[in-house]
Parts: sequence; C-alpha cells; structure tokens
Amino acid sequence: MTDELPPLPWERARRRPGPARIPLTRERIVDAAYTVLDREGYDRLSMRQVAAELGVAVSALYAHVSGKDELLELMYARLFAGWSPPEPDPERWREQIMEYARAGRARLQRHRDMARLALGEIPFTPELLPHLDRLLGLFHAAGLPDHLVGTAGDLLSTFIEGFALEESIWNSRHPKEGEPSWQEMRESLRTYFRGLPPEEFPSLVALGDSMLDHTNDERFDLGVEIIIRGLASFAEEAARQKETTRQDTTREGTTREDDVRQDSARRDSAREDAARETKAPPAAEIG
Amino acid sequence: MTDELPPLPWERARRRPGPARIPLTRERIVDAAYTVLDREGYDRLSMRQVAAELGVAVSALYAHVSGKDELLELMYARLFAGWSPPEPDPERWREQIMEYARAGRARLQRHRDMARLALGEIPFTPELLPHLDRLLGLFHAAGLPDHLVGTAGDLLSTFIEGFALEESIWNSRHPKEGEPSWQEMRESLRTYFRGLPPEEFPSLVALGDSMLDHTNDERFDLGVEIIIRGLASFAEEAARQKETTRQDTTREGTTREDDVRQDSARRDSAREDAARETKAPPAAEIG
DNA sequence: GCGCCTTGCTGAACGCCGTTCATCTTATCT
DNA sequence: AGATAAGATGAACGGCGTTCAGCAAGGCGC
Repeated sequence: MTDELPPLPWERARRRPGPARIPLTRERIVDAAYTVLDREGYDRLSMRQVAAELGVAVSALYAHVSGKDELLELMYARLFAGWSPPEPDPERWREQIMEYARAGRARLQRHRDMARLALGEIPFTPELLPHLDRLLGLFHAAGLPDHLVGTAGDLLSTFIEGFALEESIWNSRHPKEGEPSWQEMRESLRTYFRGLPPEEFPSLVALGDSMLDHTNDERFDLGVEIIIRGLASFAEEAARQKETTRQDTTREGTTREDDVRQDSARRDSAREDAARETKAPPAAEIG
Repeated sequence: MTDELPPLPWERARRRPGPARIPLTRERIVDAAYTVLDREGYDRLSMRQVAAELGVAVSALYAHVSGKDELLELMYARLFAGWSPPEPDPERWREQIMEYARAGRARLQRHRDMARLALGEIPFTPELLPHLDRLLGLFHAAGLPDHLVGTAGDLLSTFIEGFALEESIWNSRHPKEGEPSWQEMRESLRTYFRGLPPEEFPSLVALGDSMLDHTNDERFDLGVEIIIRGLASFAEEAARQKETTRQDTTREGTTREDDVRQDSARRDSAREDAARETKAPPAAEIG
C-alpha cells in the first residue's frame, strides 16, 4: 500500500545505483487493477491499462499473473480479505445473517462495477474456504437441516451479488453529468407507471407507487428478511421433527421420511406443469 | 429458421433476376447470434462471427442493429418470447411461483451461457412490461403487502438467474472431452471435503456429504421453497394485521405502525454492527 | 575485479474485437 | 430506360489478450 506512492520521475534517476525500481508483485498489480477499475469501470479494465497504471510494459504483467482471468480471480479474492463471518450464536442467527448480507453488499459497493466482476467468479478457491466454512456455520447454527445449508448459502450470496449488480447497472446507466439524477429518475418512473393503461398493466399501475417509495437499503433488507423467514420456517420444522422423533424414538421413525416424500410429490406435479409450458413455445422462440 | 440454408455459391448467380437474396432482418440476425452462442459460447459471440454465420459483411449488421449492445438486448428479449406468467390463482400461488421459477431456469438452460448474457441485462424494456406485470400479479395474489411485491420479484429473478449462472460456469469449466465428468467431479469433491482438517473447517467437513447428495434440480427447488416460505410468512402476517385492524377499525389503528417501527429499530442496530465491521478493514484490503 | 547466469522487463508482433465510412450494387419507381 | 434510394461491401481505426525473442542488471563463483 504505502510503497505505492513514489513513481515520481526523478526517483528513478536518483536511485539508479540503489536497489533500483520497486519490484513488481502480484499485490501491486492487483492494487493498480483496482485503481483502473474505479477510474475506468469494468469494461475498460484491461491488462494494458493496468500496465500503464504501473508505468510498465504489458508483457511484464504476465511474469506475475498467468493472464487476465487470474488477475480477476485475485481481485475477487480481495473482496473477502479480512472478512470472516462471526462465531455462530444460535440466539442471534437472524441478526448475524442480516449483518453478513449488509457487509457483503457494502463491500461490493466499495468499488465501481465490483458486482459485475464478482458474478463471474465462484467463491470456491482454497483461500476462500475458511470464509465459506464460517458462513455455513452461521446457517448451521440456525438449526437448518444439513442438506439445506449449502442451498441457503447459495441463495443468500446470489441475492447479495445480484442486488448489488442491479444497483451497479442502474448507477452506471446515468453517470453522465447533467443527466437525470437518482431522484428525478425515480419521479419520472413514478409518472410513467401512473400513465400506463390500467387494464393492460393492472399490477404495475397498482403497485408502482409503493414500490418506488422505498430506498435501496430498505429493499435490500426486505429481500434478506424474506430469506431469513424462509430459513426460519425450515428451522422450526426441523426442530419440531426432532422433538417428535425424540418422543417416540423407537416407535415409528418414519415421520421425517413421509414428509420428504410428500414434499417431493408436490414438486413433481409442479414440474410437469412447467414442462408443459416449456414444451410448446411459439415458433419465433426457438433461437 | 428454414430459410437459413442456402448461401451456396451458385444460388447467387442463378437467381440473379429473381427476388435475389434473402433480406437481412433483425430476426435473422438474432437467429444467427443464437447459433453462434450455442456453438461458440458467450466469450466468442462477436459481431464478426454472427456476420460470418449469415455469410455477410460485418458492417451489414449495423444497418439493422445499432451495435452489439442492442443485439444482446434483442437476444435477451427472446428469452421471454411467448412466456407469460399464468392468471393468478390465490389458492395456488405457491405452486405458480415454483412453476414460474422452473420455467425460467429451463429457458436459461436452453442456450449455452444464456445466464451470463441474461445477468447483464435488466428486464425493464417496454416489450417486457407485460411479463413483469403478470409476474408481479402472482406475488400480489399471494397476499403480500404492496411494498414487498417488487422486492419479492427481484429476489426470485435474481435467484433464478444466479443459480443458472452458477450451473453455466460449472458446466463450462469441464466441457473438454475426457475431462472428469459431473459425477466424478462430485466424488472427488466429496473426498476432498472429507480430507479437510476438521478443526479448521468444521462445517465443510460435517456438511459436505449431505450437500453433495442432492441434484441441482433439488437444490434449485429448495432455494425457491425457501423464498416461498419467506413470502408466506409475510403474507400471513399481513393477513393477520388486516384481520386485527378490521376488528378494531376505529379503536387504535396503530398496530401496523408499531410493528414497522420495531422492525426498523432492529434493522438499525444491525446496521451499526455491519458498519463497525466495514470500517476497520486490515491494511491489505484497501484495493 | 571479472565474466556468467538468472531474473525480470521491453518492444514488437499476431490475431481478434467493435465500430465507422466511402463506395458500389441492386431493386424499385417514374 | 434512367434516376433514386436502400442496403451490402471492404478497408480502416483503435483497442484488446497473449506470446516471444531479446536486453539490462543484480548476484554469484572464480
């Protein structure tokens, strides 16, 4: 970080006899990449720009980084640097998950277009395993059945990144100066919804107002709260079943199995419906 | 589709006097783009490849399409062609949402890398408004409070696309022939989890097995089910409050307000925690 | 102190990309 | 038949990721 400062022109000349130029490292490359990202945006983040930022030839980067893909992975890894979900507290799992989600969004918002970068990567490298493990621990402490924990993590992470991505796209769509600001945009959207033909768009006309009356912060929290409540429902169900099986531990023991079977039956009937819809698309849709 | 066939060399010469070549249209360009996407993948989907697919100069495309961005938008719009959420049935809102989610995933799976393409776009063009309106109608029929409907739609769409994206990345990671197949990969992951140091990764070791024992279909349905249960919780709460306010319609009427205030207080305390985490990152994390 | 060797950077090149523009072909209308 | 307008062409521009032969300089054995 601090050794970033002096690329001043004369430095190079003055310390010719010394240990010469600052050595290029992965760290410095990632630093420069973030600088370019913040200044230029994801679309203009290129190896050439990063090299220019460091005052170095493009090909020099390839001595430290196997290619752009690896550079993006390194940038992604930094998203999690020094960020570890807390020790699980079963009494506070709701709050802990909410805090985790907010922290994730905050980190994604810290760099321009960061969400776009993040969505292309999968958090499954060795160095990210500790983070993942502790996150799963949070869900485990909620009392979720084991097979749900992974999916719960997926769902939450997907929402965090997807939400941040939407914000990112929205922001980058009106970054030009003098363009309609956030608030103006919101107002024009409001009148747009009001002007729609109600018979054709009943829901949009009816709901448009109340959808626009909330900040992004509130909408985000609401999304997380929906997930939390869904998880709570499963956790309570699991607790109830555990209770039952403990009561008649030797009697039947099939309660849980029955539940699963019924659940999967409901799923399958719905799947047929979806398949029917899927199987008869209009001709124009083959693509 | 069928008029795609004859770019044969002599055709051009033979039918000189006829109605000549098939005219280039947006439709045909999008068709060709999908062909390229399926064959080459998202990374190699380029204007040049699309033009080549049509046997046409690159610049010809720009007479029908303003640029690559618009082409991608057109491709995205086709994802929704002939797909409309059903008439809401308040009795079956759970099933309807599950079916919608499954149909969405199925459509995203129909073309290679389609999820990657979709995530860059926002479903907010005029032609997509009918679809959006009917989707919101589904959530409205669930009895959700108005301000939640939009967020619910966001959450579901985000999960569908995020899940499909993850599948897409996973698939494209091992497309080489002779590479470890899905099943082999799963097994090697299983042994990998088992081999992890339990004191360092307690959750991964404990949960790895049960997480790997489910197909993607099951994991997807579970994710949607979590969302549905979360929505159900809010819907029940709203129904309860409506009931209460109807009972003592003139007496107090502050029940709902109280609830909201309490909710927001809980949120704010959590926000402070998140901010604390956010404000003191390790030095390496400035990026 | 001198030459060697290894390390790390340079500069040029390759092939691909999105986009633009002057030019030419061709279908249609008068 | 000739004029006109639409639409396709090919070359060009600038930028991209990546590769590779060569060069400069620090550290080492002698």
